[in-house]
Amino acid sequence: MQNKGKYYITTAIAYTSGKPHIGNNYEIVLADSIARYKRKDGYNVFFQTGTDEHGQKIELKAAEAGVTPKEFVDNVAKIIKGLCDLLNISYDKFIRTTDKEHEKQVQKIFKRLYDQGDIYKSDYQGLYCTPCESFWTESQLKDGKCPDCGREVKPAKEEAYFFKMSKYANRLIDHINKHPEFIQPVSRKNEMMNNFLIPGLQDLCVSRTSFQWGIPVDFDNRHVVYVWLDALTNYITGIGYDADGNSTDQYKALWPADLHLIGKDIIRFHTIYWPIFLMALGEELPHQIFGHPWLLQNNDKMSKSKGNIMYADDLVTVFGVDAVRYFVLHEMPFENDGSITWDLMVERLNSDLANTLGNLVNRTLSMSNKYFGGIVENRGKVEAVDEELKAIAIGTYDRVEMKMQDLRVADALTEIFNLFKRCNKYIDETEPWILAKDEAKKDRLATVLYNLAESIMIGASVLEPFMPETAAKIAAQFNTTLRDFEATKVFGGYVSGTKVTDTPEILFARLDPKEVDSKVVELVQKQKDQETTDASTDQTAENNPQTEEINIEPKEEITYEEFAKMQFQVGEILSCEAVPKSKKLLCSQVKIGSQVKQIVSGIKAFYTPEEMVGKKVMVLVNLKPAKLAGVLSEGMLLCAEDADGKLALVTPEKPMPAGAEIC
RNA sequence: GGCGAAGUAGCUCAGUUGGCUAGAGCAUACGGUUCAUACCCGUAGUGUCGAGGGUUCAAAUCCCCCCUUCGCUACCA
Repeated sequence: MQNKGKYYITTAIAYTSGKPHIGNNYEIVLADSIARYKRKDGYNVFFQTGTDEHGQKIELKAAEAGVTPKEFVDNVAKIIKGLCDLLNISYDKFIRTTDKEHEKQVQKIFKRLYDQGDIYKSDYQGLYCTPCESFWTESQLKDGKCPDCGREVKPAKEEAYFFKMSKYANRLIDHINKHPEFIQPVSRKNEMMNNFLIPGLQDLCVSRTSFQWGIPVDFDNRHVVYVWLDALTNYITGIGYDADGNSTDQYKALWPADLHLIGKDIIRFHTIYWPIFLMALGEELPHQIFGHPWLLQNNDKMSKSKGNIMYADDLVTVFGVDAVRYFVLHEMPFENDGSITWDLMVERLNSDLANTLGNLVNRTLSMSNKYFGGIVENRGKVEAVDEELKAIAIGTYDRVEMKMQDLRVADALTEIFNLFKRCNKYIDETEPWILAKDEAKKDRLATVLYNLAESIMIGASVLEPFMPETAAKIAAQFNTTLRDFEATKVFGGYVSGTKVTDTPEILFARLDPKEVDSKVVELVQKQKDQETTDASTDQTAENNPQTEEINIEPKEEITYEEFAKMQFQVGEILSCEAVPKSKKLLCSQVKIGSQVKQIVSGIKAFYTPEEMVGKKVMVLVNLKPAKLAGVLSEGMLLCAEDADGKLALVTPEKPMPAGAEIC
């Protein structure tokens, strides 16, 4: 086989805060299919995946579980690796960010970037989301909560190191413009350019002092390296990068990566920060970053709180590994999110795997056994009808290759199944059971069955990267081996006279949706049981707001004069309506003494305009008017905010007239 | 609010530079067949191609405006 050169492919590394669900595992199945495909296509493939194991969230989870962070991540990493193996993932390297070599290199990289002036020390102020390890500005919050995970944020300020992003921005813009294939799909490229690069990049915070579970900055021990500089660099440290210039031969051979496969949620980090880190290190940029869509359940993101999580191991238990691989690959379009439910799986598997493929293999084998004692022989009795089948068979690889060049894996699978469908049609056209009744047509019958066996083996050989186990099973039943891609472009590779198995195995049994449903009920129950045991340690703070205290960051002390500048009065809401074209704003007419002020507030999520009317509320009256969403606001309604970002208006404890001063 | 994408058969979507009766898969109905996992093959559909204008001999396809949904982003006193 011709060697087409190296191909270095990576997935994002999985965060070890808990067991990943099928939506997370999707990516690695996709990557595995591409890796296996390229390998089979003659590339020298290196496929790296792994786990991202640092951060405050893990530190907290470990503390809750009463174990050390290392013990905690060891456990989760083992689960994740186990799922990879279960899904038949052919990774060449499974990197962990707690690997000594990785940690050492991250420290060196940090030091080097600091020494060359790309990293500098400053202060970080903002609202911090612990689980996401992200600072947010007030304006980035959604309903007062973390825009990523929807959980509470806390004010925080810390000394931190920053990376000078702006220094490299123009080079990156230039690179992106010159390499249209760099960010895929292209719609993502526009988002990055329009929202970040063109308006101007902000410097990125690259260290933390608020927790210890991270790689220490070796020249400033209070700091640990923040997630992105730690996690992203796995792509180079995993193959032997050395910041002092002593990188391994493997690194020199593999870098730059050919494909970083990631979820669409982390495109920004991979297409902006990561390339800039690499520029700063003087390394080449990866060829391509593909931000794949998500696999959703009923168009809903999977999450524990929604109770709709589907785990890969449960799916494999019910359907088998290749069925799961087939489903996630097939159901995931290129650009839009895919959808998975138990019912959809049953439908897809019955139709494509059991009916089209499994049944095809089964009927072909059983006819060979019935009519020729299992011997498949090409007796050369060709008819015109054979030509179309042959043309489709030997053209399958080329069509698949065209799709794979654009990473359209779902479409590639469809091409392969078109061949299997054509085989079924061919059986109908040639009617072997009728040929069998006429002794004079035995040679034709043998040829028909040979053509089928050959076409199936071509299909199975192209299918191998996507469904390795199934392809191998088919080959075994036809008593042959899978062939390389080049050999699928010629019709006739199957050795004439081969004896196929006389005990055909059902490749995919048809599934009864009802039986699957009852299995699912069992699995969900098991999940729930597990969660209740987890929950005893896990959910103390989040679920008991009434007993919770809230501490906010103390503000600077002010003088009485400063306080006295603020004018608070009781206001009565005369009328209230939603601000058109805004998601969160209500516009109220507020009576304060004899005047009426218009005040806009971000409380639509908690109050309807109707229930606002008539309320007596606390108003900051002398705030400089401002326009919100194009509507003038002449003050501020005061609210209390709980840890979840829920708001409650502050009202006088006894009846008070509109305009009464609050002092 | 800014930028972008999308609204086509019950569902998921194709429809290249405007051109013949608008397509595929799944689901549905009917017919055929029996080698096979009640499977496979064939046939049939239904669609004001989001609404309304315009350009053209001709528009799902180009232009204008509007509505809806989604993504990123900003604002949310």
